[in-house]
Amino acid sequence: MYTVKEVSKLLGLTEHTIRYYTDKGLVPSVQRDKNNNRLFDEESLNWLIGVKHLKQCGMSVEDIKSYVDLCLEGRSTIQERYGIIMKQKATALAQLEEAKQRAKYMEEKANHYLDIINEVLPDDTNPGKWQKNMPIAH
Amino acid sequence: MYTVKEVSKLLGLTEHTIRYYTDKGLVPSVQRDKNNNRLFDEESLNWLIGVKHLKQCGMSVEDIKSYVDLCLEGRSTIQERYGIIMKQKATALAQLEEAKQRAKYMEEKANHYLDIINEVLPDDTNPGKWQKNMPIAH
DNA sequence: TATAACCTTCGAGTAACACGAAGTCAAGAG
DNA sequence: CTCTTGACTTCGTGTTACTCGAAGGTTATA
Repeated sequence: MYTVKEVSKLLGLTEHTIRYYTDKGLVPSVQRDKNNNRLFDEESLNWLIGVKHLKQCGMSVEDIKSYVDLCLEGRSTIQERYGIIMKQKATALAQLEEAKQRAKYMEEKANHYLDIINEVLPDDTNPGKWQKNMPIAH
Repeated sequence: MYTVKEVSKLLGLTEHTIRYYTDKGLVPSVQRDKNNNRLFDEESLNWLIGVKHLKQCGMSVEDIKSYVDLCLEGRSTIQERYGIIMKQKATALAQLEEAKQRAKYMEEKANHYLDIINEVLPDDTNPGKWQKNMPIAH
């Protein structure tokens, strides 16, 4: 059983965010101890991991709540839930492509700065100084 | 030269966001036509692409503004700018790893749903029905 | 017994848009 | 020549998802 603080360290979410999610009903299986403190078992932890992934896919808290409610309704909602997951899976794959591009861009940018620092190129990263026929640095 | 609408389509940002960024000074090279409409040339477009990437790395609008101001100051700030870019590059690489994990998770989740729909497994994605000794589905 | 180290709820504040109203301007239709 | 369409403008409010801090309860250690 994990406290909010422990879950925070395990998942890399702030304690505030974890309380916010549980209060919104995104982790229906979370329990309380005799002092009213939130207690997460393995199941709650796994649910929260799922919530975290769905959130990072771009789903709103409200939409995740709807999904969780569908889960609580049982088998009859499986097709609908599958549709939601398929959509978020597509989003995740698109995000992966974007992340690759972003990493590549930042790497090139860093190398470009190195070139400037080594005086191989003039400082054309300054937008105010850019002139026609100069290579574009951004 | 591109209008706000064209830039919106090119970069996948909303027109609102583009105006917001230019108003905040994140694209210093953007011009206006005789009717006061924002006009983007190649340079402005490239700057906005850079801003978009920095934003997606998790930088705040305020911090990006500081970075842009450093750029406008010229060569003397190169080392500082290089430091910022190196940090964001590290972030981008970490994000790439997370995106991979997320895509993998969503793929497994989708396959799991397929198994349930094909009645290979019971519906143990329902947190309210989870029991000890049952396999964890999330 | 007090001091710290946890946890709680609650309410206000913030970042980054998102949206809509109200107005300007240029081009094409009748 | 007026009218409508459509894209742009500014400005001000609304929304989401936190984020922070205050005020207070409980338990372990000194």
